[in-house]
Amino acid sequence: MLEMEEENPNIMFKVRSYKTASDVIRNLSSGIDEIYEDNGLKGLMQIPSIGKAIASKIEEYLMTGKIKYLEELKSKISINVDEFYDLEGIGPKTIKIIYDNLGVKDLSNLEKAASEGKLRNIRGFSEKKEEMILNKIRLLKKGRGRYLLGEVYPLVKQIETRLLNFEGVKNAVAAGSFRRMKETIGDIDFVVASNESKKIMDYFISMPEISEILGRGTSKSFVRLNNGIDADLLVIPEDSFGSALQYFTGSKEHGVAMRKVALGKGFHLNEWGIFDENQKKVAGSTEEGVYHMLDLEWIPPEIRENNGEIELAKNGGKRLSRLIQYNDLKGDLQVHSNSTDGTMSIEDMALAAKETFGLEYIAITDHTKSLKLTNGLDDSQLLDQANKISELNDRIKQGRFDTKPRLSTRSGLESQKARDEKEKKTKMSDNKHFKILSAAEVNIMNDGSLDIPNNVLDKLDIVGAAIHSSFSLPIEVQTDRLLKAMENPSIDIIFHPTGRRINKREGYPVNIEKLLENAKKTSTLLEIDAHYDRLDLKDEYVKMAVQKDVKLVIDSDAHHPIHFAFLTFGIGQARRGWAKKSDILNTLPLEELLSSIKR
DNA sequence: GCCGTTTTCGGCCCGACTGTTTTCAGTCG
Repeated sequence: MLEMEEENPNIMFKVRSYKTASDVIRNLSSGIDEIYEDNGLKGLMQIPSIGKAIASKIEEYLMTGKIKYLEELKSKISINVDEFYDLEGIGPKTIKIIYDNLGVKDLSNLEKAASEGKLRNIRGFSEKKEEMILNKIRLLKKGRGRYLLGEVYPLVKQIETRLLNFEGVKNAVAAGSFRRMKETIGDIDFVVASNESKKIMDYFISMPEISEILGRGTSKSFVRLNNGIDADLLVIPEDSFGSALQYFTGSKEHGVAMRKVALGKGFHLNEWGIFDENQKKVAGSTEEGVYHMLDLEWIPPEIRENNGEIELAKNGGKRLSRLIQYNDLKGDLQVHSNSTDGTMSIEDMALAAKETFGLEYIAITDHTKSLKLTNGLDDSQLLDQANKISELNDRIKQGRFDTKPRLSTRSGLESQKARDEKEKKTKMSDNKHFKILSAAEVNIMNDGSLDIPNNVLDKLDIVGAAIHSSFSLPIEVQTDRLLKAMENPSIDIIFHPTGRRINKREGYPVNIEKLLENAKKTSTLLEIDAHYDRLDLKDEYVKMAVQKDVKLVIDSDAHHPIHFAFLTFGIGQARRGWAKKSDILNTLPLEELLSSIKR
């Protein structure tokens, strides 16, 4: 609204201040209301980027639920600003001009005016622009939201590989939120190093996956893929590849902060490199070089959110390099078989885990009896399964593990570990070290009790518990349910602790602080479920857990052999939450893991 | 509206692409 209202050329800076302040508030580790309760207006003003004016507006909002300044702006503007916010390519100035000329206040009237051909008569507009606006409205209505990381992963890897193999390409990386392993992806950004820009651009926009060319220049092109996702391509000379990768990986906030750091050191940072006062290029060919030139440790993409990572990188303690690595997992503690809702036998799952993903152990965690939909196991079925697993383990020890069904995986879904393992496959010919753990995914009832008695659970190697029903209970009840399950000495892990499904459902309400406290107190592990539509715990909660030294595990929740590939997403999530190898217990060899769990 | 080892005024991250107002404003990432 400010951008629409003011002629003042400095208004952009005011707008920026509000945006920065809102980002800062969103990223606070404690609530803005708590800060105000504890330290009042002074406390608010101590938050960076919040000064006197914004602090008192926050105070006003906390006390009255309203901000007078905002209400005044709203009454003055009378344009339904929120409706236009997601309309791509049309900003506040354009909306204001249309309003001034035609009195258009909302989206439906804009659509009407455009289809009636009224926009083209406005000075600075044209038939072409009118068409563009109609197009954007149509797209907005279609609701192109964000895509799940796991949904786009194979396709992105496929395009990345294709670019890498194209003649004249020195390097190609899918950057953006994809490289940062965000749980959802808005669009895909490819960065290519090459001196033959035009040739690469021509190739890119002619790829079969592309449905529409949205824009094209000498170094950047924008397209829409067949499945509706937008993709950008940046082609850049080899000696600028590092700075371009840094720039295109984001986040935007991280990039802005980095350019400020550069200015503070008398440099100038853009996607072409770092430049000194004489416009001489001093870094840019590698990403490491860019960070090092600013006296920073290289920052892993997953934590580039301007959320404290730059400060940490400054102090030179090699702390960032201690994040869990993509080949650190030794086992998977949530795996399903066709005894319940899985699709393959225990043997098949074990083989895939071992041969394709290089794991040393898995836990078979089929559902239990109260989960009727999945045909959950009862007490005796669980014990039978444990016996069967024990026999399987004996066969493995004797080297009689059946290695016949070699499973092929989609290339994009293979983990780094899998690639490493394949290279030394010959060494893996003895199967004697793999172990299958008897386990269960026990159902937590409404009162926090379990549907399997402890004397049965204690015969299993490891037990996880999870909530699968009554999501609408109030937060206190839901939290107590989990706390009680954690206090049960037979429960080692809480699976997918908040029950969310990204873009599908919110999950049940949980007091996460209490949950973490109790996990610490009872030595119960919390899971990062790596299935790409769960990624539960989410990054923010992982960070809280790490701060409180609550131990975590990363599980695939595999229902099919190919699902072990999901572990990559879980590790990405853990890294986004600043988790170190030592925070994730299934990075331990089996014996150490078993001696670390609570039973 | 925020901020300060160039400090209480005068700056504020930066470049590419688009359309069209042929030199730049608007928008985006």
